[in-house]
Amino acid sequence: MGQTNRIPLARERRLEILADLEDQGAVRVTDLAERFGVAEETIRRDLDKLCSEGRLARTHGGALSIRSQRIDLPSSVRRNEHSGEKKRIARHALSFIEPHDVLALDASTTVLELVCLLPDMPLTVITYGLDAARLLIDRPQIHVISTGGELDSKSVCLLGPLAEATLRQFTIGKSFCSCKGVDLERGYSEASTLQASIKRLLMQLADRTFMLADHSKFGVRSMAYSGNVQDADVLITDEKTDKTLLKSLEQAGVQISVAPSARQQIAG
Amino acid sequence: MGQTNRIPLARERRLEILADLEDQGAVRVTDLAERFGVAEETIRRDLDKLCSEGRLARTHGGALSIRSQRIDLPSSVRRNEHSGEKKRIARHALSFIEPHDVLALDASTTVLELVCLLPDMPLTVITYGLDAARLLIDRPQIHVISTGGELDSKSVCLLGPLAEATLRQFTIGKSFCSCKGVDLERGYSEASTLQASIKRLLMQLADRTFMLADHSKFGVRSMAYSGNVQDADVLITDEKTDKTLLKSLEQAGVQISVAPSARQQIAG
DNA sequence: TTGATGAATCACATATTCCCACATATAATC
DNA sequence: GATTATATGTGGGAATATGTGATTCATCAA
Repeated sequence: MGQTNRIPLARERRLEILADLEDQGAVRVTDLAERFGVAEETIRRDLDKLCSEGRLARTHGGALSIRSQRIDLPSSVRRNEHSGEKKRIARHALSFIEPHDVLALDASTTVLELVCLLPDMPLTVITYGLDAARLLIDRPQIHVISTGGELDSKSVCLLGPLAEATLRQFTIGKSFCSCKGVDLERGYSEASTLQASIKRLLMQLADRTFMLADHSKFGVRSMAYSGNVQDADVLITDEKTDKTLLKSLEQAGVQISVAPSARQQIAG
Repeated sequence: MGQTNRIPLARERRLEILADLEDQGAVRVTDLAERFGVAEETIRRDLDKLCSEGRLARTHGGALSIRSQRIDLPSSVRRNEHSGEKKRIARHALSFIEPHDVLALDASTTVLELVCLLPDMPLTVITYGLDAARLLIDRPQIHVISTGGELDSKSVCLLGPLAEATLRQFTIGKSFCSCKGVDLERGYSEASTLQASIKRLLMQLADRTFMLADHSKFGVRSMAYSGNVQDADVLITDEKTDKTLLKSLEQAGVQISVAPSARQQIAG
């Protein structure tokens, strides 16, 4: 009846490899050859084919998931404007995170870049973004808590009173968030009142709030305001942001931290 | 099972092929040719025809089900491929859902199959499974609410007091869930106490509970019990489940609903 | 730097599977 | 019964997939 060990089709094997890659982040030629009972050369040909299709990144001895590019997250991260700056800002923000921190993260694409970079270390992460939670599954040392809430399909996150009530239940050490716009006088703004509301809460509840805003956010006023510029303790931005603007913000009491440019980052 | 002595017609054979594909995710030309006692070329023509109808994906040496191709589905759904029963049970369960229902869904793979099949219609869905929520994003008519909770990386869901507290806040019309095991005397069981606890709650809170359990679940006793067999109002299972067992369950007061077999379903 | 080790590459052999044209068989229609 | 239309079987060359072994390359540690 049930033929248990059916020899998989070539295509099936490749799909399995991709699935493995998604689960584990990396695969080795030797392991795969043994697992499927085929020659290593066959696996190499599989990997090369998948690589040429852009579905994985080839390495010596195996392959890596293109997770770093986040291709499996449809809308949110992939077509991400200014992703270079966001990534650099995220990397810079990493340096403010220490073991055993209790973090609250928003659902912005910038913070999602930060999540991708988070190493597996003892942390508690509270978030209302579905993708952030999903991404942290493979980091066993990170204790992840998701708020409840009503699913916002546009930004793939959980909003509303339920989400805010959940957040209030926690003592939050550091919160990392981004925004739609920063204006010296009017403060931070968001695309909807619900978004603004939860972001305001995030800033209120955390001991320290880190606002991640690339240069394109400055001078922008979006629909709903979530707080004054002073409501964030540290504002992390990139080198393209106008220096005089940053001076004014510093005078307003915001600590400014500028992520190094691509060149500096590589050099350092 | 009912093997007629008549040589199957082409149409009938193709339905069988599709049924196989549903069950196993992949078929190979050689196996099918042998099974039906026809030339391989005949099977190839079958597959080509079904492929041109978009009902399967042709590969070298055989064919893959359409679904196993879709990389955008969460791995939990794709990896679940080898269980056609779950899919059929899910399809059957669909018939119990009506517009404007308020549903609570668990995070099992069987229910995830149901989520994949859910049409875009006016519904409220409350769930503690991340993948269920993520999948429903592209159904604008469905109002999705996620519970909060601590991320359980094994089953990709949110558990704990936070999750249960969220559930209690809602009036739930129908709940759909699955289980690790069903035993006539001991009832439904789960792999962990946390899982059992939230499932118990799901059954308590809903006006009607639908338990989705394929034949492999019967007679199984997993670690933690979540309720008596009577705690579910309707038990949906497949044709392979022992009929006398089902009779006993009916006598215990559980309404039984059997999903049609693959051939019946595809033919219809 | 220099081996040592494992991996990648390449060329070649082999085995499957596919494709196509053609022949045959079966069913449906008039 | 004759005539289509549909299904199926057959055979050989083409395409694909896989395995093998020799050689080159990459990486890392001493």
